[in-house]
Amino acid sequence: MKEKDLNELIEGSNEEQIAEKKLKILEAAIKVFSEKGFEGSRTSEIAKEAEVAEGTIFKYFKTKKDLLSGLLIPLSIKFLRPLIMKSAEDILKKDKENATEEILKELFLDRLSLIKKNMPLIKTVLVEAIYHDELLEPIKEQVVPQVLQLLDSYVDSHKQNGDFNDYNTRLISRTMMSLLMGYIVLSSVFPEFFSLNEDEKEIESIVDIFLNGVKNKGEQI
Amino acid sequence: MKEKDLNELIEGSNEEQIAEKKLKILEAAIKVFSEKGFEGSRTSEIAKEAEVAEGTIFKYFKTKKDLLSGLLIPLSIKFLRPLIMKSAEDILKKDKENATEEILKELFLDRLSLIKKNMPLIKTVLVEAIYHDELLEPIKEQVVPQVLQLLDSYVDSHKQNGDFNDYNTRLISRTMMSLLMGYIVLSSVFPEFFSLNEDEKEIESIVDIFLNGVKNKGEQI
Amino acid sequence: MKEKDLNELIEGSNEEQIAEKKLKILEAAIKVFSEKGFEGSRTSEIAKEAEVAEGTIFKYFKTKKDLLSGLLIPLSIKFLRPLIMKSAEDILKKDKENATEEILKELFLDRLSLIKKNMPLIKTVLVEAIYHDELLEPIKEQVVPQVLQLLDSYVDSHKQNGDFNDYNTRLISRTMMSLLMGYIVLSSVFPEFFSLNEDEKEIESIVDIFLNGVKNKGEQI
Amino acid sequence: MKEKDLNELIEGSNEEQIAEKKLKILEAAIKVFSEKGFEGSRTSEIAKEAEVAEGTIFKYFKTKKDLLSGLLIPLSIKFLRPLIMKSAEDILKKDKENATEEILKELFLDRLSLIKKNMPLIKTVLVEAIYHDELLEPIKEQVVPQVLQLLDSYVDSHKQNGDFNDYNTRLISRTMMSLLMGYIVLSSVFPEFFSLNEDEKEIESIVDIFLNGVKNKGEQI
DNA sequence: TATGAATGAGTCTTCATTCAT
DNA sequence: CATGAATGAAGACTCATTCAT
Repeated sequence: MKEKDLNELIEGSNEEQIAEKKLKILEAAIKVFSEKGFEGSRTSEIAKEAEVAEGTIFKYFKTKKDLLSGLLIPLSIKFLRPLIMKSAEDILKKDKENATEEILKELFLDRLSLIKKNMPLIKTVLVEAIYHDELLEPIKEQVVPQVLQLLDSYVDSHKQNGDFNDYNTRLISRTMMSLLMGYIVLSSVFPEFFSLNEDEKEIESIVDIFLNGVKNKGEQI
Repeated sequence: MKEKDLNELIEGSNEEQIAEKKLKILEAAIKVFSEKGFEGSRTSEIAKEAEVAEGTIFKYFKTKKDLLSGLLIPLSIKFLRPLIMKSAEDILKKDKENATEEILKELFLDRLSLIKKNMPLIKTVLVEAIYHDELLEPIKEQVVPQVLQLLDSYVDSHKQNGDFNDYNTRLISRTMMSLLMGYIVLSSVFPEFFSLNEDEKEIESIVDIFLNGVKNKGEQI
Repeated sequence: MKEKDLNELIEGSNEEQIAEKKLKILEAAIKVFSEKGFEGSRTSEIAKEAEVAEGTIFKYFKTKKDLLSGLLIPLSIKFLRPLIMKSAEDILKKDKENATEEILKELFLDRLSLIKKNMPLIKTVLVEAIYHDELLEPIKEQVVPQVLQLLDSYVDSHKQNGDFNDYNTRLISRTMMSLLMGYIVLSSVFPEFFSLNEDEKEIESIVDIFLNGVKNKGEQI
Repeated sequence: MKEKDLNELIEGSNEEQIAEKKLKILEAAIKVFSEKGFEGSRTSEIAKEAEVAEGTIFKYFKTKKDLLSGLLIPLSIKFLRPLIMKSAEDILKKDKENATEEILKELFLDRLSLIKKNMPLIKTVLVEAIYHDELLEPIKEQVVPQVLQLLDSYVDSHKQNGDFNDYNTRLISRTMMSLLMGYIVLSSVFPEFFSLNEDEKEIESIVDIFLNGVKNKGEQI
């Protein structure tokens, strides 16, 4: 019941609504794929995880491969949509009132929690995209442009009002992505080496370096 | 013969010496694993690539999984060793003579070419480490510490001579790694979005931002 | 309604009455079985062909196998009954009035059209009888005796009035069956080799050879 | 050893030689297919029958379907080749010395024993050809023309020397095939109805009717 | 030592059959 | 009665691994 309502709420229409069981199977697939990889996963395990019979999977997805491609839909629903909808407004609005540091920190923290919340899904799709070109295409056509549109426009507006130096816009956007991705990957894969503080402090430091660099300017006076 | 001698030379000891055929198999494994992933690879294909019979693989490696673990040895030979040997001296030596920008650019470019040259190996080991904890361990014990020792000492010396601000050393090292990794990953996976210039110029920009940040200080007025 | 009445009329009793839907399913089964063979047929396809839900099939037939056995009933209704009813009287009646050639031609043509009209049903039952003994039994008990009774009695009467040589009756009946079956099978499976003329002319030739043989008696001189 | 020699003998060359194990699998397939039909057969059963592992089947035949197509080769080797080689000479040679009755009887008996010896193979290929067009094609292109060439030429020569009436050659050939096929099918499927005598006597009767017809001519005098 | 034919456990996938609605 | 979603047993096929040569 609750699940259904939630689903409708997110979707806003019955058209796109995904059958309850189909959703359960996809969620199980995300879990298992993210733990074992696509080729290392067994449809039998996905079925058990989804609490359906193995045959049921193939009622909804013609092949195991289709299960993987099917993850692209939840990816855009669960990750991409909130990414765009919330940010477009929020960031630009607050932008004028607060200091750049604050805005960036909030932006990074927000993205961080969004990514962490959808980690298994994102991880699976990205890793498998390495080996399955069909997955990479939609990412190139949907995900990356969406993210870049957001970042680029943010960067551009700051270049225009003189906050940012006149670097290539895309270079700045890429730097932001690198810093966030790098932090996430390194601190989660090698926490003993790279998890220095709680997320908030870390993000603050990252933003600081991003804005001011590591070079000591003070002594030049 | 020649191969063997070379091998011995590199190794410096007979103990670690890898049989000619074993090496060929490992190289084939790197190629195939990097293209299809570990689970997606077939020992038959590796055998064909290595120009040996399928059975021969199992003379050198008890199981397919052992092939993967076996990659850790070439990883340290082909990637790690040059990483340390060359850099430790060179960089620190030149450090005093040249400007920080130059040194960093050279360091980044050097690492970049080293990584690119060993991409299939690195890619395979890192991706598979996600799913096979046995792989992650040696990386945590060998690779990361080696890399960090190099970076940290570099960063520390610059903090001491006042070139770098007083950020946490590891934070700076992580930032360097993030920027380089981010560049490599993004520009190779999504070249149409992130390959802005040839490597040298890109690295220059990255170093510039790393040192000075993107914020316009107004001091230029 | 109309269908039901007709059905009752044909059957002459309620006992044997076949439900409308059951009939539709059986007809669909005949079609699909005759195209793909029993094992090669899918209950899902039969259901679609019969325009019922897949589950409905199993309301009328406990198993798929029962569907095949169920075909024996239409076989006797659609093929056997007309075979006997019409022929028994007609042929023997006309027998005295017309030349043997004419009678045989008519008989063969009649059987030919009856077989052709029920080809899918006959083909299915006969082919599957090869692999399912349960099907062969009713054929041995019902179909063959019926056909033989008709043929044998025809042959016997001709032997008695001196038209036919004194071959074993069953041998003559078998020859008639062989000639008709052979023509049907060969000309339908390999039309490019064996379809020489329209059916009527073919049957005429067959009857001619059946009666006179291929040997040149020299009497024509 | 013996098997191998025999094989070589039959083939006459190493080129066409079929691997011992491949032959064993094909023979098992013939047996199982002829008992259960193609779709009703299990590769596991064929493997057990052939005394090989299930996987071995797929080393020699990519798919189960290929096993069926593979039967066409033994068909031509075991059935077709002897059919042609022996007959072409033998029959035409003896033809001049003996009475037509004798020749035909011998021919029919010879074909009969050849067919009976290869019954499972012939049965399988013919029955499955109904549902698999790929099988029918080679039969139309190889088998039927070969058989017809033999029969037609026999018939033609008898028409020319005045032994046979001037029926269409193909009609006579078809009649011969119908009579033989009809006898084989009817007497083996329904022996209780159609197995009147031992084969030799049966064939004699069939030849007699084929040549002279069933009509009583004597009384016309 | 190296081979590659053979193995058979394990996989994805199908499909007859069931059963809650 | 009729439905069709769900089931899960069973099938074709794959592939790491073995072993006689």
